[in-house]
Amino acid sequence: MLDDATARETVVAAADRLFYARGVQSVGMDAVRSEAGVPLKRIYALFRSKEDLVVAVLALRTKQWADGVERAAAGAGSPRERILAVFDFLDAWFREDGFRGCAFINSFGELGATSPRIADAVREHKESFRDHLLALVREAGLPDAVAVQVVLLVEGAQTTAAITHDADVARQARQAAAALLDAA
Amino acid sequence: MLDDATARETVVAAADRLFYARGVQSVGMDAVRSEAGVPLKRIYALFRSKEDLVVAVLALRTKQWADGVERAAAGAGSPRERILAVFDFLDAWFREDGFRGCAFINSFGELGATSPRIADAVREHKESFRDHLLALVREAGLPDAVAVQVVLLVEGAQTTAAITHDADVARQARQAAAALLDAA
DNA sequence: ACGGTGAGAGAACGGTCGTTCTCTCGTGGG
DNA sequence: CCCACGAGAGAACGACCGTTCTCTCACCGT
Repeated sequence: MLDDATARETVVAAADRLFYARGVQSVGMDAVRSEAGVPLKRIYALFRSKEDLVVAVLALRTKQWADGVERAAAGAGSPRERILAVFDFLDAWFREDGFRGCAFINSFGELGATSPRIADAVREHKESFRDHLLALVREAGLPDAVAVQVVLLVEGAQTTAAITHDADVARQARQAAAALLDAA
Repeated sequence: MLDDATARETVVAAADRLFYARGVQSVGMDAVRSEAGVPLKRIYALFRSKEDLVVAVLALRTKQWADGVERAAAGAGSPRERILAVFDFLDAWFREDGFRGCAFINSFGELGATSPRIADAVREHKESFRDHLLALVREAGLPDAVAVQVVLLVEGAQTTAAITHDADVARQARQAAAALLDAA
């Protein structure tokens, strides 16, 4: 038998794939079971409910997002370049097969009204990203307001790319962000 | 008995309220029936399926969005002011009770992967708004690229306002848009 | 070698969904 | 006055959901 930690990871990764591709409510727990290859009994020993599993999936996505943003920023020198590197990260992501927008925005739209725990998880994720950007903006010696402006471009790029299937919006968002940084 | 046209309007308006507040899949057809006060049999005579009803709801929202944008622009003089008026429209909307983000983005995240018709309706709505903005941008004598930049701010403002419950992002998005118009 | 522990597979359960059907009853024409 | 029509209310239906339970069997210490 797999130990609890790796079983958890397997289930969360499988659920993430399915939830992201089809939406949460369109995926039954039987499908998660099949995708993960972990018995339903075990899944319910690891997660009290489907809602718990969704929260765990969002926690995974939060870590992946933070890692991706950090890795993209690694090659950049100035704070300004580290801010703009976020859009290079988006660019690569938008081009991935099966890109379907921001999992947090999608989950919020689907379940935010009925599940406070999921709504909170989404809010915390977005707040932590805004805080990260705020730190970079301050490092760059720019006014705080710029951070929110960049956040708006990042969010807008994600939803627009998802709906239009046009990965080029990442480049356009980057140019807009650069213009806003220059203007500030 | 209500004639077909008004019965249709009643059902679509009721479904819109419920779907927007709770998400589509969280609302059963019985709830639509209660909210509208129209018998289930009648609803299924007017709409072939729940999916048809969702498409009709999105069509209503498309018209309301176009009307709202046009009304906000009515008081503005220059093309530039008509572009920025979109954000005043957003500001008022974000402050409404029960604001829960863009119904199109929410529906797309929830059902876009499983219902091509809904995905198409969302895409068409977003494209028509981008085209509208593109026309204004050209009237203002600005490069086409600015239209997409403004679209990104509009989309970003909607999702961010929904998640953070902070209506002030409309003002911040307006300032960012003004800066981008100036820079172009 | 063997009995017990616990894991896996999937059936079962109660509930809800979208959709259709049945039954009742008010109404309008002859 | 009566009958046929159609509309309304809600039961019924089959499918599927999240969650739990049952049964089987492989594996372990002694």
